[in-house]
Amino acid sequence: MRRGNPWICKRMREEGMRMTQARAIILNIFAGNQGEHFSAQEIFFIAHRINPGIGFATVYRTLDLLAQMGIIQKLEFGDGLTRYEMTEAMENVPHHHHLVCTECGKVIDYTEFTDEEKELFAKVEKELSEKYKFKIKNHIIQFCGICNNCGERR
Amino acid sequence: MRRGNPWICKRMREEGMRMTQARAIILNIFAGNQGEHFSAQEIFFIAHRINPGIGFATVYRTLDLLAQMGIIQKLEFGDGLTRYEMTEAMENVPHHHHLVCTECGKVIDYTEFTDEEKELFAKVEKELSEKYKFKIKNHIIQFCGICNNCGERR
DNA sequence: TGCATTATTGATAATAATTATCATTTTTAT
DNA sequence: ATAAAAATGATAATTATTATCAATAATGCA
Repeated sequence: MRRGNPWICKRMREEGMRMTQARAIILNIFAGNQGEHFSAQEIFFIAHRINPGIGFATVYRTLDLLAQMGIIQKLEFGDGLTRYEMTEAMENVPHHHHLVCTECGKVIDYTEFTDEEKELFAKVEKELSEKYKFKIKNHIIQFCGICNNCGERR
Repeated sequence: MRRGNPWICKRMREEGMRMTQARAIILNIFAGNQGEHFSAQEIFFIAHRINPGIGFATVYRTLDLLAQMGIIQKLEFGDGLTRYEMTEAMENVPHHHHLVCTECGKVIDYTEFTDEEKELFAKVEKELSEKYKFKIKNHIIQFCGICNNCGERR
């Protein structure tokens, strides 16, 4: 049976890995909810509704795997949960960053100003990778502060 | 007894908090090692050498407190440990960002190109805080990739 | 299509970082 | 010096993540 994005299937095949039901389901969750950042728990519950056989360990393993492959990206907003979202390397994922409220944990995605950012970061990435012999795969940009709601509650 | 940075003492006093021995020791560790990012464990061991009475819970509590006050900043590099470093709001802390190896966890600080970054980010922060009514306190910028060592080992 | 090989899975136990509890100790203002 | 309240340390509790291992499912090939 062939499932999910053929490009990803191919890449897995090439490295001796298999495109399994669990992996396809988890990939679909990300593909169908671009711009959302899921914790392992959230992925588990959604996946579990689709196929109740899926276990927690598989979710963690799959998230690790997809992150290693550069398909999803690890994010940490400071609330103790690791979250994941599709990388910009994937189709249809717009360049965006995050605004994180350090009080309530709320996360806002923003896409403004990113053309300028994009240019600057492309330049910085190039120079840094040369200077430090570092192969840069992605970047994380977060603005931390207090959101509207939390700010008013004082 | 008066201890540590007078400005910080004052701020604590104003909010009904006290400048204690433990807090002064932990503050000194950060002040004396700018640009380093410490995990709670590391802070515990260093503080413990200075005053073996200090307990783990106090370290966690103090780190939380200093982060709330904007004196230190929480960082997560994806290895499961939360780390902290002095914020740029503090004296003598240069503007810098991080290069994180997703393979071995190595972190390189860099300070290049940050003048341009600084300008752009000042602008972005201003616009974002207006648009989203968000009071921005700091930002986190990380480039993730594979370091020299890990890249060669294949 | 059926079969053998082997990656993957699910259930569960183990690990490890962080948080909560509470009696005791320190700090501070008076 | 003392009373009031904040902070501490020891430890238990919580919780996210990782490791283990027998059972299962995916793949390549006949």
